[in-house]
Amino acid sequence: MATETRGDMQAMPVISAERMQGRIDAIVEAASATFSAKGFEAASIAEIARAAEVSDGLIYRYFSNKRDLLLRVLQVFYERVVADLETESARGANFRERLHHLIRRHLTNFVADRELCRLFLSEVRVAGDYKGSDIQALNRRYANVLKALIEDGIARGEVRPDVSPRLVRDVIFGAVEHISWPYVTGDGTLDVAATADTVTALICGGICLPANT
Amino acid sequence: MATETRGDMQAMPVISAERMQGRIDAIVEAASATFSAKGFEAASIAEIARAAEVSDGLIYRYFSNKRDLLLRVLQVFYERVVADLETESARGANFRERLHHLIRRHLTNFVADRELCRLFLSEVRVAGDYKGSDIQALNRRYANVLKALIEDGIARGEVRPDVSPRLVRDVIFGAVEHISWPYVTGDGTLDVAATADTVTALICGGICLPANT
Amino acid sequence: MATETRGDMQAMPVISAERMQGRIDAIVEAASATFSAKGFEAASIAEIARAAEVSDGLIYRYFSNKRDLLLRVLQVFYERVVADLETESARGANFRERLHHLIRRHLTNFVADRELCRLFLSEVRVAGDYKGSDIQALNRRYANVLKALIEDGIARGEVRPDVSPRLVRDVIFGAVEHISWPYVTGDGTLDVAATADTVTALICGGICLPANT
Amino acid sequence: MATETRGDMQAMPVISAERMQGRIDAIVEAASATFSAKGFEAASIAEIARAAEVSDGLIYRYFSNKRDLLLRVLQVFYERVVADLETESARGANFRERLHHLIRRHLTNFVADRELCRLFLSEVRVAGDYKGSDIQALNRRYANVLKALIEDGIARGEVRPDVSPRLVRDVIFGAVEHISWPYVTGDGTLDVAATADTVTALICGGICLPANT
DNA sequence: GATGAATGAGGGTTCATTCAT
DNA sequence: GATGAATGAACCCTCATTCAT
Repeated sequence: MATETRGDMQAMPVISAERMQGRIDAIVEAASATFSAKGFEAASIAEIARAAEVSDGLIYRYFSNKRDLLLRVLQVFYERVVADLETESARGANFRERLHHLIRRHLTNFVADRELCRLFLSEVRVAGDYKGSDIQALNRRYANVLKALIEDGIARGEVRPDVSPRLVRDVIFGAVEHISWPYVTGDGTLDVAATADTVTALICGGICLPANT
Repeated sequence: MATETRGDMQAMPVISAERMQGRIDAIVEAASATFSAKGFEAASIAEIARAAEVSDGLIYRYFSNKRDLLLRVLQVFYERVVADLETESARGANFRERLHHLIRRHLTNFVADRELCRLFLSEVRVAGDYKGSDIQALNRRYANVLKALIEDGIARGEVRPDVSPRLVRDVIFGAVEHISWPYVTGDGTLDVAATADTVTALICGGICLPANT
Repeated sequence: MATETRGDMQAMPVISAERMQGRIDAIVEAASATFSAKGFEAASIAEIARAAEVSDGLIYRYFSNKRDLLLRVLQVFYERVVADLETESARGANFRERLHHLIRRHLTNFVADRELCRLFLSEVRVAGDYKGSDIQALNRRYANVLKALIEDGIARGEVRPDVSPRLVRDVIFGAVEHISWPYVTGDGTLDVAATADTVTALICGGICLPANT
Repeated sequence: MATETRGDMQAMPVISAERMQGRIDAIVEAASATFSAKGFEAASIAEIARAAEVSDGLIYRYFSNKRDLLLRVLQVFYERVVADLETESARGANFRERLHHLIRRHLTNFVADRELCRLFLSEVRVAGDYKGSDIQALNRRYANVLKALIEDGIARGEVRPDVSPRLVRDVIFGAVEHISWPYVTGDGTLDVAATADTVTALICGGICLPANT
């Protein structure tokens, strides 16, 4: 609407490239907000288009269908989160510290983007088209950071050699999701620090007293 | 409009209670099968009515809407499963055995009714109307069995007194769900015995070698 | 709209059967008029529903889709026309009279239902779903009346034994369609009697003078 | 909006006439192929533009709309065919030979360009915008070749003076179309020589044995 | 002259729910 | 009590056409 002419910059032949990206971003952002607020089914393309100040049809130039738009929204989110985790994963003096750091980071993601997390958990991971999707690939990359950490812990002699990294990964992610779910859903709060501490402790040391191990 | 009184109005035996219950059961069963097979959205009332050999309209005499029908389907399922768990929970000589037994039982439920589990996880627990529903109450009862077990473990001196029963509950349920999800979704198999063993071991003893605990 | 209660008749269990047929007829009639007036593409289901004083959705209870509705409109028409032709085909003292009668009848159909004829010629026979349709079967039955007439003419020694009935059938129907098309399209008039005479004469005697045959 | 005058405006060689014609030809050719392959509705401007290696917008510089493009495609085709027929029409020693030649030629056109013939018969001649179009004028020219032949036959005393050239024209074209339609639609084959023989014989001599003429 | 991004109207179809019979 | 015919709102997606660049 506001037809503001950019007078700066040399006249690149691709003025539209920026504009185009701007449109795409606007659509993704609008979709992100709308899907988050109303869920996938309840959100309409028309609504998203209006929010992005774009025509309905334009959405279909950049996204092949409504579902694809949802997936792309989450892909953008997931890419950011995965990159973060992969960068940060090596921090900590020993296994336990690194594990603690990773769990904390994971919890932080839930707090920072709870709407998108809910969207992912309730509309995508649960759906039939998740298997084989790009999102699943990202999810696997995300999970592999933890798996690698555990393997490294085993190699360093800090983790029992008989534990299955895959199992531990499932336990941790499952646990964190379960713990965070009420918060993600809009109920209560999530104490990241305390949760990270207790989960780390449980994973590392178990719950039984020595005699019962 | 036609204010003609039908003379053929017999004493109205009013359908027998059993027959009525039979209809309800048939509807719930048909809905269970249809929702399981096609998911909530894709299943239509007409389809369920046909499967139950009942008219579309009759469903609305017993269930207030399609969503309510789904909830009731899962309620019936959950009631059975909760009763089982509550009955079985006390078995085992000590905490660890009882925990193992409970985890195993939990996993068995996923294997025995994976379609209904998927339905619950992907269509109900994730939805907005879950909070405050009867299903959630059942879920809580189910979860409390585990919480009680842990509290008992603490009381008996088998479990560290500082662990949060709520946390452990979340970790275990989250873990089992995460581990079972691929199977529930139709991929691969689930080795109940082995999974119960490893999860129990992890929860009880943690993953770190003594020096790193 | 007018909720008129039929007080007459014994309370048949199927009062709705008439009503239902009435609805179907109304839809077919409305569709017939709308398709004729605007063509298949340009006619909308909403428009037809309005004309039939019926909801959009009801059309889909009786017809599986818009195309099916068009086909059924023409089927009803064609069934009537075929029945007529089959009944009437035997009239006439000899082959030539019978042929003349049939051609005349055929032309009469174009005059009596030119809108439906145009619909058939321009929207159905020309389309990809015509082959193998019920309409095509009716068309064949219609055409076979003529073919049978010619075969009979051959058997009676009135028609040259070497002519292909199929060819003659194509020539006659093709000719009549071509001749009638401008009229069907809304241009000019069609002199049934004169056309029947000249076409019959041409088919029977050819156009060349004896020396050039 | 940006009222900045571009200084790089060279003398504008204005695209050369040949290049322009090349573009037009490419578009017509691409449209011809696409319309033939998928029909008018199913073919999209974008698709045609891609096939012609031209932008969508450019098509609208040379053709006022999609329909116009279709008409021009068929016009190009028809012009070629008409020219052929007009050139060839005089061949043959007598009326019958010339008629035979013309019918054969007409049939040959169906065989040589059946896709375009189908396009013409199913998408153009049948449509509302046919009347008064350039295509119709070409069609008339095409038809007049036959009409003229018949008039000449009458003048030479080879054709009965009482036959209507217009009628004969309709009969022949209608017949050939009807006979060719299955082939044009993709079913079966068309034996040009045999068909030309039998149609010519029928038109010249009729089908009845002498006594019944 | 050429591009292709942007528009936006348009319509077939589904299906939960109701209510006259 | 039971039926199932009827409703009608709601929405994704396509694509001819335009016009700023």
